[in-house]
Amino acid sequence: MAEINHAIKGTGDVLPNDSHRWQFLEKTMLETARLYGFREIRVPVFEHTEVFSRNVGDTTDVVQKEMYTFDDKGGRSITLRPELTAGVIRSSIEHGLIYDALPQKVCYIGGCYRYEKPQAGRLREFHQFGVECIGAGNPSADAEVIALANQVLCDIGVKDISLEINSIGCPTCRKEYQKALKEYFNSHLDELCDTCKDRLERNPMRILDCKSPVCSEIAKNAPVVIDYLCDECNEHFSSVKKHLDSIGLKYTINPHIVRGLDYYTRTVFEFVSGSVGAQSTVCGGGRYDGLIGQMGGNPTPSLGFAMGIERLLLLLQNQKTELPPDKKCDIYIAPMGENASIKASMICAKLRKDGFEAQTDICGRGLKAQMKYADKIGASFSTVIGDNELETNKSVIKNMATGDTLEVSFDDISEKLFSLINESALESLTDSIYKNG
RNA sequence: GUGGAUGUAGCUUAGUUGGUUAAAGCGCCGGUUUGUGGCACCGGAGACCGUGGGUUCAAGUCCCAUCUUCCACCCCA
Repeated sequence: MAEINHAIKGTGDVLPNDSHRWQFLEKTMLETARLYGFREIRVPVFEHTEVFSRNVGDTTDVVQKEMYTFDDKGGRSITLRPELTAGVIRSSIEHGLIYDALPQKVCYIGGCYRYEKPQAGRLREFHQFGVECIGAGNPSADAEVIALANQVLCDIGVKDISLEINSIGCPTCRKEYQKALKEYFNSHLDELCDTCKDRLERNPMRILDCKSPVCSEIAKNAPVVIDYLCDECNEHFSSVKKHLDSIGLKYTINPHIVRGLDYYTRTVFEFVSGSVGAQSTVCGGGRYDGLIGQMGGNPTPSLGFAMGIERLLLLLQNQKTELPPDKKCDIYIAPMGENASIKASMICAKLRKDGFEAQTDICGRGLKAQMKYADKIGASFSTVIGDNELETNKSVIKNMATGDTLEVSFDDISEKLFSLINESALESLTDSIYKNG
């Protein structure tokens, strides 16, 4: 396949037969978020590189190896957003949202870009839905955001996911903890795998979720963050749990959930599933009370989450969850001859104005071929226009599923089609009720 | 970045120890009285066999490189 006919590695197309699945997810996400008061924010796909690099810090691979960074024609260093939080916060500071009535509740859907090696549930261009709740430091905010994530996942039909939460404390208690953690792993240095020996300096908390059996055995007895929380953080965490309990949201405490970045504080959470291969996290979120101050805004407690749309679609597919089917063509109009074709265009125009999906021949095909086409596109109804119809101003509408026909005048075709569609919808509804008892 | 698997019409695949014009099913287009789709039958279009080298009289088939896709590791904001 020539390069020009091939999408870039790690990117994909959403084809016409699939786009309704995306639309269903997006619509559900935005509507559910709205129930909690979150309104959509749209921010650029690229930002000054510093928007991302300053927050991440340049210690990890992340900045050097995994960002799409380039110089634009004006010599500015530009980066395609690897996630949306940084851009949303930049925008919130720039436009003074953080100095307006708090909390500011915003949500977003958009493409993100990471230069990674693709595998199951991991692409170079992928899409995230997420929310940021800016200016709410109370534990009830944590519970509300987690509840929203849970409801979104339920509303789109995801099954068998579990919520895991943890608290990673504030910078002060985390310092104590990391010290204890390093000491512990240092005492087992010889037993650790090579990558974990590396991690000990760079990112000791990551040893906790190493997949090597030896390391995870050692990690079992490692010090736990929660034991090192200061009084305030401890209180915050128990209040979050209380709130979750009160709304009946089940969770498990997973002391191994960690975040690499310094601005994260207190609550972190993930929704995980076993149905997407090695990339089991379907939604990740947490509190980042340090971020806005770090970016130059007035320090403002905030939290949010993000979920990967491709990963969710993969999960739904693996779970064989049926999403609402795509809407089909309402009526196909098959003209025979030039005059009929003009009449068909006029009727289509009228029907479309009245809100119906109406299609007619634009390939100059014969009647038989047109009927086949109407069948292929799943048209609910069809009608033929020839010389007779032009003369009488009437035609026969055919129900493609049942074969039933009904003669209608072109003058009130919209009204007739409307009642025909409702009738057949009602029939299939009673059918399915009958079938399902 | 590391490792394993992979690549033949739009899709799913067949193709013998290297041997002539690379095959099938599905899909697509058309036809089987120019007034009716699904079924059946007939016909047609569509592949530089991922790409570039090499071995050979001869490569879809063997060798090397490279890329893609898939899966796992690293990483995961």
